[in-house]
Amino acid sequence: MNEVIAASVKNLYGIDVDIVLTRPEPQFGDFASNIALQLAKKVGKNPREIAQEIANDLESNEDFSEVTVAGPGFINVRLSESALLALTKKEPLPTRAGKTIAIETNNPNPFKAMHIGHAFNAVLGDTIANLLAVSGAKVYRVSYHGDVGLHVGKSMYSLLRYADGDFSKIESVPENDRNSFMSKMYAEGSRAYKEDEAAKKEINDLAEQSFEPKSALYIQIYDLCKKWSFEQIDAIVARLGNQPTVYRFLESDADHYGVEVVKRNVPKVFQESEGALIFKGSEHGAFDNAFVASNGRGLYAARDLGLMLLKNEQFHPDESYIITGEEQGAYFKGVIAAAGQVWPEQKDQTVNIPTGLVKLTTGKMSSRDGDVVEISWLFDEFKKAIEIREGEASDEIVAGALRYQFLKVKIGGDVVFDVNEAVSLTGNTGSYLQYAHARAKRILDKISNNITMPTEMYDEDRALIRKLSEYSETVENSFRNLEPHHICNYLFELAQEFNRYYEKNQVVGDEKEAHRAGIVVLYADTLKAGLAILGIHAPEKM
RNA sequence: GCACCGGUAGCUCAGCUGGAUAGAGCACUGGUCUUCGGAACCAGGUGUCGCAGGUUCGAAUCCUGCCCGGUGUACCA
Repeated sequence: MNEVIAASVKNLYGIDVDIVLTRPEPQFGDFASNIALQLAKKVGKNPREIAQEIANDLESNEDFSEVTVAGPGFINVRLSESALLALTKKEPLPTRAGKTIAIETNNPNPFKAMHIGHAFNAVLGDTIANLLAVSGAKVYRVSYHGDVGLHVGKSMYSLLRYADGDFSKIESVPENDRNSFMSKMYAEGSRAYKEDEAAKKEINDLAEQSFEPKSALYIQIYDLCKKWSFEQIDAIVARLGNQPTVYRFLESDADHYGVEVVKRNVPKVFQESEGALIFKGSEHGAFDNAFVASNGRGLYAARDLGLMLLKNEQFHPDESYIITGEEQGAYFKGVIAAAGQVWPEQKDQTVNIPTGLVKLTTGKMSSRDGDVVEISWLFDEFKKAIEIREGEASDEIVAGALRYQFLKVKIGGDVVFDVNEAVSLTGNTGSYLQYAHARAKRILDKISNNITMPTEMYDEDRALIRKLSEYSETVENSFRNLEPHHICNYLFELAQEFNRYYEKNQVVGDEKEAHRAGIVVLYADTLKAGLAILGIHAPEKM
């Protein structure tokens, strides 16, 4: 359609233009263009006059049932029935076809509890991976975990004290308590590090041992707790509705590759400063950062370089995405700039997507003090709310509500998480959409085979059909900038539109039953497809 | 100090590749319905779009300055 209008402009005025169409209020039409307003100066005519000339030229096109000029010079186009119906079946254009992309869809550290912030990150990562896949890319979901360093030292400090030389004390922690147990161990170690000089010294040594353990007991506890952590992480991430990852990267593996890369690029990229090897990020819009410590130990930044190397060996991606909290934004800017210097041929291959924070309306969240909102608690809250309504609170339903809450705000912004609101199940929530889908399916259950997919439409169908026709462009818009929230907004509007339709137009038993059932099928399929991109299950009943 | 992100209705947020009276949800008030599943639908808004300039036929949207909040600012991750 854009081309049709562009051709018309070319034909009338001999000017090449890019036509951007907008969706006006339904009263004006299905699409609108302001091209006449933009051309007014160039052509030297009144914009309304130009609009009228273009409108006259477009009138003959059979895809348009009506072309009008309104306001200061908008061209409003109403589509013909067949053109509008055709749009409802249009697939999004796969703009990333042929690309290979690696993306981290979760990266909680072992030895710490997984909390709501990790869930947020994992859900965003998984959904962005979905968007990338829908846009045609070959997507590899990976995870990356910090299994070495200071936080390990802090946990090991408390764990070794808890064990008191007896490994079986650790081993006997019941499965259900492990997440909070680890959380507590970390918090205790963290507090000791802050308050007690002797403990601090010991923790530094224990952190060092995460690279090279000195005792058999250390290895036993470290290995077991790491294993527990990954079991927990995998279980929770699956429960959240994430698709499984294909590879787990570890900092302990990335470390020596990274250190090697850094050392090899001194002094070209990295410089020695006070014994450490640093990258002058300040010359690249970031900050100067140490990659290798003065004791020769690799730091987080070196490991991220090593990770890039490992990802390349493993997947040869054209692009590589890392989703993190915004507090790491400047840090990644530096690492990515350094990588661009080290591997100029892969410059800008890695992209960091910074997210906001999850804030709770009630109480604070701090992983340092062990005062965290654990994900299982959140699941329980949702479960209770659903059961009050006598609904079946399966993990899929709960995860749907939770994911939607995270995804409906624009990425990068903070999510203010009001448990009561999230759990309310009314209004713009995942539950509303899931319920809307279940309702539609129940209508179809009552109709045996009397369904014809719509080839025509009546006045009462138009609003819903028009909304359905916006699906494809909404998805394209969403994956262009990797912003899932557009799909949330759209699906909510779609479901509202359907609920209105449903209130006014009886399907089962009506003389238009077959036709209307076809529209219900179209709607249910669209809703399901949109929810699938968000990683939300569309239930048959609930 | 410098850098990045944010400031839109009582609350939580869309809208920001400039366009037609600035939109949703929540909350609040009233209504619909002998439920194709009421987790529904309908009606009800006097908003300094943080402030001040600028660009433009036109600015919530672009530019500049300022104010407020958050985050970051090398040997933690």
